[in-house]
Amino acid sequence: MDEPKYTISNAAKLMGISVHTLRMYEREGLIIPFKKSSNQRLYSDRDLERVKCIRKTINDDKINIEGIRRVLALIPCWAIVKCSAEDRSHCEFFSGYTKPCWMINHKKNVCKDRECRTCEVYQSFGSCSSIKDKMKELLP
Amino acid sequence: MDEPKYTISNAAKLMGISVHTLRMYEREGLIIPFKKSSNQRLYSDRDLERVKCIRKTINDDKINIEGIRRVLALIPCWAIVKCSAEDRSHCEFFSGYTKPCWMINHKKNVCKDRECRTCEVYQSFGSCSSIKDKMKELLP
DNA sequence: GAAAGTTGATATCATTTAGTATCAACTTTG
DNA sequence: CAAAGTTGATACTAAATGATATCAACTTTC
Repeated sequence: MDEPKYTISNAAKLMGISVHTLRMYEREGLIIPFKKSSNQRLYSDRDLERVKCIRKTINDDKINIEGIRRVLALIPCWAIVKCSAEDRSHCEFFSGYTKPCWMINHKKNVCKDRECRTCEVYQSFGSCSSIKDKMKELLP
Repeated sequence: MDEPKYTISNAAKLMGISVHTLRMYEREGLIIPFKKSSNQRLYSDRDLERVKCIRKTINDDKINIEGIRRVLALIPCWAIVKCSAEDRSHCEFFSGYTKPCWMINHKKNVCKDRECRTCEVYQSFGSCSSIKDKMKELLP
């Protein structure tokens, strides 16, 4: 499931989209593929699941990319990774609301040792209702 | 601030937009103006503040209307109005994720006596970072 | 009671946006 | 080492989206 096994052209073929589209989703911060040391992208089955979710949100639900990014920026990562008050006060994400946390430089907090690609926060958007489900889980 | 005092044409003039645009925002579920018994709309200063926020989100942040609605659908109303497990299990909003709670029929729960227009949930979107601020308030 | 304004609807328009095609330089693969 | 594939960039296109204009029926206002 998490094994990075598809090259970008294979992934694109499997999803029925162009290679460029996959790179665009990445540039827009919607997906983080695995990268080999040579910078070549590789996609796992979970990645493809995520792409499917992105496509559904764009094509069926008619939400544009900026909109998706804004939704992702609402994921309460601070409550998920349980970062300290100290961390929060230095975190650009905690105060901002336009970009998801993984698009932001976070070297000096609890996230510095985490890989965003495998982080629970990033993966909250694996399937399409999952962000709200995550919130239900976190809130009383 | 909350007094409904502007007719739709006055409100439109104050915001520099057309009357139709205000009605569109309403149809799309982004705003709930006061309505006289004759069905005529009236806008308060707080309403205009909200319209300003909507316009900024559409024109500057480039998020489309569906996107805004999806963001609004993430407001964790259940934690704000503290509705019961019973209420939640019957609430179409609690399980859905495409429409804000005030676009949904809620006659048989704690919201039946509330007016959405003045509800804290609806007003979480008064200014533009306020939804995330609300979440910080609710989460540990 | 007449003029001005409002409502909801439809048709239309200008702009934006997601996505494709094409390109040269670089990397992988067999 | 040569063919196939990848990377990042730019130019372009078809479709969708926010917004305006126009309409007849109805209300408000003076």
